Amino acid sequence: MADLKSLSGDAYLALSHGYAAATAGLAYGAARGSEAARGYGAPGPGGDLPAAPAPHAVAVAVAVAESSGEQSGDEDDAFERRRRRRGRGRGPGGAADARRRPREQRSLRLSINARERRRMHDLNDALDGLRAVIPYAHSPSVRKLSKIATLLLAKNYILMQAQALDEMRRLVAYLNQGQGLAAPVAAAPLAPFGQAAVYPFSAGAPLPCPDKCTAFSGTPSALCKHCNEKP
DNA sequence: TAGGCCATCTGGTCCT
DNA sequence: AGGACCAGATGGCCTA
Repeated sequence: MADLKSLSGDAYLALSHGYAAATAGLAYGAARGSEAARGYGAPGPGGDLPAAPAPHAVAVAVAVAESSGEQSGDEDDAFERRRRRRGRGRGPGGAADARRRPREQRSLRLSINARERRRMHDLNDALDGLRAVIPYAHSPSVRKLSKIATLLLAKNYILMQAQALDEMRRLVAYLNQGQGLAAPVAAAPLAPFGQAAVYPFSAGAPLPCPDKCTAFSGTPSALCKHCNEKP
């Protein structure tokens, strides 16, 4: 996890241009090592939602179904037996202490537990919703994004979108400015897109795409497909 | 087998 | 008082 934490800051910011690469397991996978092979990345945006939950998810769903709701009376004991058999969630105090508690307190504890379970399920549902809208491989053969990976990828995606939007705004402003210089008279026809005299993408000697984009915005353009082409 | 990820329980704190 | 939120602890499942 330490490697992940080390990635969670500026390093992820630096990947904003390479979001597609991150989703393809290049950026993220490179830092995570074997995690890439486990399906945190892979084929790019698009694809389908997982058709079936992972086996682990099924097991968990069963466990949840067994333990959901508030138990009382004999159900409490059955619940405790199941819980001990699964060996899950014996925090400080543990089941032994719980058994010594008055029945009333135990009932209260169980209802608090159920509420906490519901809360965590809601949180997981929200995370599933987030996974559904961030572009990464959604297929049964690809393992679901972990919680931390989902959050980091979503953050990265937002940053990339914000950058693209900003770049688009600057492009529009630039085009408007160029139009004003080239056609001060209202009757003057608009120059065809990309042919304005001051438009760097076509003006003067042909520059290689990354250079043109860099001249315009300071960085290679995330909107320009040529900038994202592999050499 | 170790490490990563996860669900659950639990007690504490804060808010309404 | 009751609910929401949080963090620590625990143990199961899975993969390399």
